[in-house]
Amino acid sequence: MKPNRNPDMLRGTVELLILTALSRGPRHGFGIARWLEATSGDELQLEEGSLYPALHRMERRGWLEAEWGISENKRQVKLYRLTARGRARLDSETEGWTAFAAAVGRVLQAAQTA
Amino acid sequence: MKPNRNPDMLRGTVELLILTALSRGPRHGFGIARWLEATSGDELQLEEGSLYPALHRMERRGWLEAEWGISENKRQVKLYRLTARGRARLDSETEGWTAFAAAVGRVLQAAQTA
DNA sequence: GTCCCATGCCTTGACAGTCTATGTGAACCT
DNA sequence: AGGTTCACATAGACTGTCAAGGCATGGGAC
Repeated sequence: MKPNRNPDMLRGTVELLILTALSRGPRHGFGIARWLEATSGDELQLEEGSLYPALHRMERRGWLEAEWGISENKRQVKLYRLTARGRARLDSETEGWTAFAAAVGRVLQAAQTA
Repeated sequence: MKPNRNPDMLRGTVELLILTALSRGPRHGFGIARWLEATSGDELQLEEGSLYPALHRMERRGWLEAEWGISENKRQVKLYRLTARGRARLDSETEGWTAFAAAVGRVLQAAQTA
């Protein structure tokens, strides 16, 4: 498991990533982390000390709802699902990220050509 | 001046942005901020309370060198220039950003198609 | 049967960096 | 003379990441 190159970059993206992970159906905390690692090619690593607090505050804000269940491994898991507000938030966060990434791209580009 | 949509996203990118701003020659603090706003289309806003501490720690780390001078407006300015280590750091930060942005892109993409 | 590991949840304390707000001073315009 | 912009700087509040630890259970090795 390669460590995050720049931990600070996650700051500001964690919630977008979690919302995205839940956009296709409920998952539990560990599952979210696993899925992110897998689909990002081990580039994005969500530590538990960031993951669980994030899930809790997102639930507090009404973006997520939680419910206890049983996993395929017969273990107790807390399943999170997006609320309507969470889905709206996902949209705006996605847009925010896109704009931000584009802006950084413009800056990098400008320095090369100018 | 539109405010930053997500201040936390800057975290982890500030140093890359500053290094980039200096890659084509020396600039002073205010000039860096202005240039970033301009080339990003007002998307990236570096507050002074973030800018100056960042410049100082980057100087401490040997990425930048500073020197007092006079601006076109005849005002005292502190001109920053990249050191060799700073230029190397710019390369690795650029690569780090590219990898990170690509990873986030993969995650967003995966959620849409899957 | 017992040991260990992977799964799965959670919390704590240290730490770092951004923001808002405030302060200073000089040049320029009216 | 007074206000505005440029330009540097710092302090305190706040927030969120990380490393490290704790707890519990299921399954496989032996």
